Amino acid sequence: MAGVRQFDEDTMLEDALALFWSRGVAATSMVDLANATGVQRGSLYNAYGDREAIFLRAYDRYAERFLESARASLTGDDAGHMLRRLFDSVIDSMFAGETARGCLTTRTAGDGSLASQPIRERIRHMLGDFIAIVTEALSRPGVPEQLTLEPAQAAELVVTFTRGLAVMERVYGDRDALLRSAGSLISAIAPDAKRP
Amino acid sequence: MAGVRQFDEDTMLEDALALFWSRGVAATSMVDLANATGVQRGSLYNAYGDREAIFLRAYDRYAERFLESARASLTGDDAGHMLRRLFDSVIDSMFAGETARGCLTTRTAGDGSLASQPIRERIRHMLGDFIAIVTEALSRPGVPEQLTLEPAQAAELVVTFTRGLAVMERVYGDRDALLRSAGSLISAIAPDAKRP
DNA sequence: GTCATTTTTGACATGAGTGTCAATAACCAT
DNA sequence: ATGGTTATTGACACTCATGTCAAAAATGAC
Repeated sequence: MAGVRQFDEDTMLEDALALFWSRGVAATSMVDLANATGVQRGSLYNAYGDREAIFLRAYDRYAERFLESARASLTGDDAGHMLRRLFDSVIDSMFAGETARGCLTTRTAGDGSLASQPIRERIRHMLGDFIAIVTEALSRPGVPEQLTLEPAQAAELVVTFTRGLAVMERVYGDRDALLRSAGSLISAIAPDAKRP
Repeated sequence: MAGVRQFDEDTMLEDALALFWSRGVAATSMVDLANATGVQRGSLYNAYGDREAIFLRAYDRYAERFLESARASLTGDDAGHMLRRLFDSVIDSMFAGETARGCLTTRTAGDGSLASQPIRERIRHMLGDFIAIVTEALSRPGVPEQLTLEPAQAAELVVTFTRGLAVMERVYGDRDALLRSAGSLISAIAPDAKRP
């Protein structure tokens, strides 16, 4: 095994993720990636084949963190608290970067990138996991009684709604408005939740 | 006024709208537009200046129809019926074409096209109108009592949720799933609505 | 130390899209 | 019908991005 990779794959993927996230997949070229990561275009082609392969690896990191942070916010057995923490975390993630970056999943879905089967698969997989995580949390003993919907339906509603929030973030970029909307949804599905 | 336009602006914009809607703005080039409309590229540049100008005109038609159809579905004073008809109409619109085209507003928002100020303006305007229309309907005498939220909050929730549905359409293309999700939202905000 | 292997690098060929322009054609008003 | 105005058309120049390749450089294995 000679001729060793000169760049650190980890930092390169981290830079790539940051770029994809802030610019959108479709608008990010190999030249952009080369500039942002400091790795030559040719090296990227040699190592990964094409842009999509790089994106998929970057997206895997994104999805893993996103889901992990969702899981982390869904502790306990108080529906209102769980949902509030979940939405806070999702909305925080949209505004975390230097420039508001929104939700990478939603951006990619609206991007035209779904034309690629592998990308579509990843996104479906990630959303499926997301729904499963929320469903599990809302199914815990004592929680369904706090809800106006069955846990599975509520979870699908919540996840679909987060997609809507992501779109609204793109259009208005107004964090407080998103928090208010999320609050409305929480009141509607967990009516006894204490207001924040 | 001599040298008269050889193409019919109305049919040309109609064709352009169909193309933008089915392919997405960002993925539609002037060459595509020329092919789809039968109008030469040069003529389009001469008549409109650039692609964005054509899009804005096509989008105006789209928005007008979308809002008109929303208005039409929000008659009466039964919250459940109104919302069900509204969501049916929104979802129908996504699946109306030969190929499912989703929601042009949401696609454009996820497209990178928001970088253009005029496009962003139009989309904000259209969503603002949409929220206003729903708010008016939910504020009619007798309706607020049927809701678990204030009319304005419910309207914002509904509109944000339609954006989420549009994203889910892109990802899964499953019409029935969208209808089910919409049903869940309706039960959560208008609990006494009869099930369909 | 030499070899074999792999990466790096810069260059090249290609294709797609944009925007402009001059020449040509069409047409209305007078 | 003639002139002035506007639209059409095809060509051109330019930019940007992709993907490939051969030469050069680097390094672990022997």
